Amino acid sequence: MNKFVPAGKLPAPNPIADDGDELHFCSTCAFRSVCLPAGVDKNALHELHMLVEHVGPFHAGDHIFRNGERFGAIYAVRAGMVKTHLIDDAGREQVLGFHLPGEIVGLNAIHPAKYPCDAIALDTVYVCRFSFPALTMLAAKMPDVQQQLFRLLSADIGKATQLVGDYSADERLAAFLLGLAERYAARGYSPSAFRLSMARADIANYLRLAAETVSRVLRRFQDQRLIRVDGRDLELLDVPSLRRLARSILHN
Amino acid sequence: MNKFVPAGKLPAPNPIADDGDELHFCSTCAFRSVCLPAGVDKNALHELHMLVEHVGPFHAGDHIFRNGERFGAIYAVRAGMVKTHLIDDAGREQVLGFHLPGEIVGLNAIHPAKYPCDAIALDTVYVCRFSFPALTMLAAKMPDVQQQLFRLLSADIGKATQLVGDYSADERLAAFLLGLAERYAARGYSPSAFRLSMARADIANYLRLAAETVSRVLRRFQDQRLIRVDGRDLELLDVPSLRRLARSILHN
DNA sequence: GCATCGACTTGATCCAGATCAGTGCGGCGG
DNA sequence: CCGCCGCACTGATCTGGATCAAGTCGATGC
Repeated sequence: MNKFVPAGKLPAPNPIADDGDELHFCSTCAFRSVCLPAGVDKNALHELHMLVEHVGPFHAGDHIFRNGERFGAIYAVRAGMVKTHLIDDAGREQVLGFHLPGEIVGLNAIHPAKYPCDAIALDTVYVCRFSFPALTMLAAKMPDVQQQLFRLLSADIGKATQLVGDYSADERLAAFLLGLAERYAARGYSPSAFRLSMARADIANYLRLAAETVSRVLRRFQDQRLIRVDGRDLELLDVPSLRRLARSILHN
Repeated sequence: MNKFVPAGKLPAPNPIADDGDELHFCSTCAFRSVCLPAGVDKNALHELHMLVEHVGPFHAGDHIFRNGERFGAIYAVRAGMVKTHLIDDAGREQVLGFHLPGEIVGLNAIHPAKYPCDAIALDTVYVCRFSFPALTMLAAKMPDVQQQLFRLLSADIGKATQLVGDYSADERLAAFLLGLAERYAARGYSPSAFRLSMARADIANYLRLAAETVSRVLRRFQDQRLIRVDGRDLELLDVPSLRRLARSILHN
């Protein structure tokens, strides 16, 4: 079988958004809709840019923030993939999510006022740091920013709810792959071929399966011509069938 | 064994908060901290009261809102218990949560701009309806209101995350009971004896267990003198042991 | 009082996925 | 080039909780 080249290796969108031009900075970011549309108050936009702090690079295994640290800022991933997880007293890991470029990390820290999990780089990661006190002050002045924050928070509730049901391993994997595809698509990457930057064990943990089960199901999906896997590179071959499998999780 | 009387049947706090006196309206509500503290701008407080609409009574089985309806308001439970759930294409139910007096329902609807689930009264329910557009306008003027909304949203992310792990039936039940106890305590009810207004099947569904498993575990907990159950009335007898069981879910 | 019905309990069996036990393999240092 | 190490894969067995199948109990209506 000949090798295929996942989108990540193609001349895809620049992994680090261009921030030389302020008005186009982070064109794939979760805040783009409050920044980019014409008509946004230029002054306020300037203020949003002022409170952003670029941080990075982080390397695989580095912490962006740690469980228990005082909450002060939310982070937008600019490049790379971030995993959030927590370790319980017994030392067992619990993966909460994977965050792609343009997505926001740390929203679950507002209430407890400290980060309730660790955020860890899975590869080389750059982030934007938004001081939360500054952001709320801006939100009070800019209805669009406030609205966007409410939406982001609300969306995270929905996302956290997604995997709560008791679904089969097939349903979970299918939904996971389609979810990634959709999120890559939303950020301008190829939705049909991408790289799984995380280890099988992380996927398994996130989906509440054993790593062995993830291996077996991916293998079977490949045998059924639903996907092609080569190590951490993945290609979706039969999205309709996957969607049928994931229906009960995704559509609702 | 002699009968015990759960708190719900004692002369507990008035099930419907006194709203004759505007300044003490809903003393157990999630918004109390923005309403009651001295020093809050009286005018703004007045505005908050103006945008609240009291709705009810709903009776067991009534819908407060339905999956797919356009999002327009969030609801604070004033009395009774509300269940949120959704029904997938295959007709399978998925219980998302139970909401006690003082808690907020509907925050997960902001992002999709339509309610992503049904909210159903489990017994006689009264709610406060907060028009969300009005609330956001108020939030832009009142930092405390904005802050409280962010906190409520963030807290919901954390709550949704809680049961995501793969925990044993014992851990889940113990965490569920302690969680209820804590929430009742926070609202001024007895934390050690209360009524489970929902059916066993609802508890089971919420915890991703079979109803039979819930029955068996409750039975075993009773045999182990951790709790006492009599139909839907519940008494916690050995909180430390329950806490030990639930440790991996709750502490984190 | 009795029939009915829904919610709950209890016991017996089954199964999806966990766990255990290796094997394969690619990257890296020496 | 070889040996090591960590990740991924695969096969064999085990098990927690689901499912199936009866009851039991209590409320409601007639």
